[in-house]
Amino acid sequence: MELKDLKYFVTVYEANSFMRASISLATVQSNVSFRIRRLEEDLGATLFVRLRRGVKPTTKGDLFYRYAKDVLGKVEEARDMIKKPNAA
Amino acid sequence: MELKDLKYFVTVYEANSFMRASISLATVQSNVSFRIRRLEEDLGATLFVRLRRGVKPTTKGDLFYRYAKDVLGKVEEARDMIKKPNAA
DNA sequence: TAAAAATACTCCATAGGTATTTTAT
DNA sequence: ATAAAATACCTATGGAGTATTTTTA
Repeated sequence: MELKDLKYFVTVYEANSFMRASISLATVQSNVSFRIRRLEEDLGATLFVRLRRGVKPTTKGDLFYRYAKDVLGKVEEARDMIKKPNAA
Repeated sequence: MELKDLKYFVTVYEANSFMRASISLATVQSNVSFRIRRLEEDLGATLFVRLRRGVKPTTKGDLFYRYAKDVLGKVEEARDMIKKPNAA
C-alpha cells in the first residue's frame, strides 16, 4: 500500500467515479482503475461496486475511507509541524 | 513521501544506523541512505545527524518519529479492520 | 584510520499513458 | 445503446542492488 493509493481511493470515493477522479488526479482512468484494484487485492476486500454510471463504496469502502482520510491528514500534520521554524 | 519511506525512517530511528536498518529492512545501505535523504529533502529538514558510528536523530527527527509511528499504526489498524469478517 | 554513510552506476520492474474491449443498466 | 470501467500494450522512470569513494569522531 502506498500513500498515493490512499489519495486515489479518497478521490474516487468523493467523486463516485474513476473517470472523474482521474481528472482531479491529473492522470488517466486506467491508472485509477489499476491502483484501486491493486489496493482491493492488497486488502482482500472490494471497496467499490462498479455500476452503470460510476462506482459506489461498499460498507468496507465506507469504513476504509475514514482511515484513509485520517492517515493522509496525519501526514499533512507531520509536514506542517516540520515546516514550523520553532519545531527544532 | 511514501509509506515505505516512513518505515525506513522508523527503522533507522530505532537502530541509530543506516547499515543495521538496511539489514532489518532486507535491503542495502545505499537504498536506506537514498530514501532518508530524499525524505529529508521532501520535508526540507534534516532528520538525522551523521556520526562516526551510525546516526542520531535531530530534534525534528524526534518529532517526526511520533507522526511516522502514528501513520504506520493507523495503516495497520485499517488493515485489521478490513480483515474482520463482520466489518462488512 | 576504520566504520559507516554518500555517491556513481547498472539493470530491471513497474508506473503512467494510449488504445481498445468489456460490462452493466 | 452507451457511458464508464477493465484490459492489453508500450515506453520511460525510478527503485533495488553492486562497487566505490567520502566522511567524521
